[in-house]
Amino acid sequence: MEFDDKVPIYYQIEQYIDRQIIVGDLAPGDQIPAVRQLALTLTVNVNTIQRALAELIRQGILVSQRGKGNFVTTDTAVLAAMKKRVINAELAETYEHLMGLGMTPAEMLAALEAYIQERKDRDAHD
Amino acid sequence: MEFDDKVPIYYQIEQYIDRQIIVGDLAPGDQIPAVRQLALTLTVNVNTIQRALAELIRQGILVSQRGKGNFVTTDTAVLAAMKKRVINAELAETYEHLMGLGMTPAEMLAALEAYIQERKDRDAHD
DNA sequence: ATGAGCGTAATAGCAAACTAGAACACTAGT
DNA sequence: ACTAGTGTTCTAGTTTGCTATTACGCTCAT
Repeated sequence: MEFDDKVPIYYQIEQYIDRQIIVGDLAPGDQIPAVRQLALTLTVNVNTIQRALAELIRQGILVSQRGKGNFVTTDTAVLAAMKKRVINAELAETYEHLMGLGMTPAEMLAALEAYIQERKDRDAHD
Repeated sequence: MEFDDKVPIYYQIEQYIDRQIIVGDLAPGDQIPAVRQLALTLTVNVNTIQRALAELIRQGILVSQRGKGNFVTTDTAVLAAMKKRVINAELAETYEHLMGLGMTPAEMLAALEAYIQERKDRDAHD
């Protein structure tokens, strides 16, 4: 996996797992890969994996069972709240940033629409 | 200034100055505050300021004149390119993240619109 | 009971980001 | 000349993130 070296790897792994749950690659109750396997897959140290998981466990998103594995919680309320939080944080960050660039909300929508269109064009003739 | 401790301060300062230029708080040719003054204002060490400025100077966005000060370049082409780059990076990041959350472009626009509306409501009854 | 597979913890070492503080170099006004 | 205000550089030390390595604890199938 490619990491942004401007932000801690353990934090990016947290987000990576959050996303896998949101998208449905990991369902409630699913066992996630073993820490040593994750370390191999993501090419980072076990300690770094552990640090990321510790935070997800603290949040109740994952449940750890010593000797068995780590599992996605079956508490769908927790998962729904997480999803909402993640999406909202993303939109809030974009909003704040673009506002800091002097854009009005209408301009933000227009800019995003233009970006999507431009991207569609680019992807088309590739 | 409040910094996000997940990303290097020097990098956030770079973005901060980029934005001041984009918004117009700093115009082409303007002298920016002295490094020691910036250090006080942003409650950060002079070396950290220097590190941020070094990158902006390298990019040609700022011009340094020893003994006199640091100035915003008068090369408007450089500034225009910077503005475009910053805005595009912001939109690209949002797009990638939301795509990673399984959203389609149409859903992204809808989500942003909903967020803006929600935010308008919230700000209204505050 | 033994072993394979899992989570957990602890140590030691390295590099990056940041801080504090001092010193140096140039410019311009007096 | 001197001084105040600027940028520039360097050294030393702290903290944080990450790595490598080892060891320990629990579970389950055999």
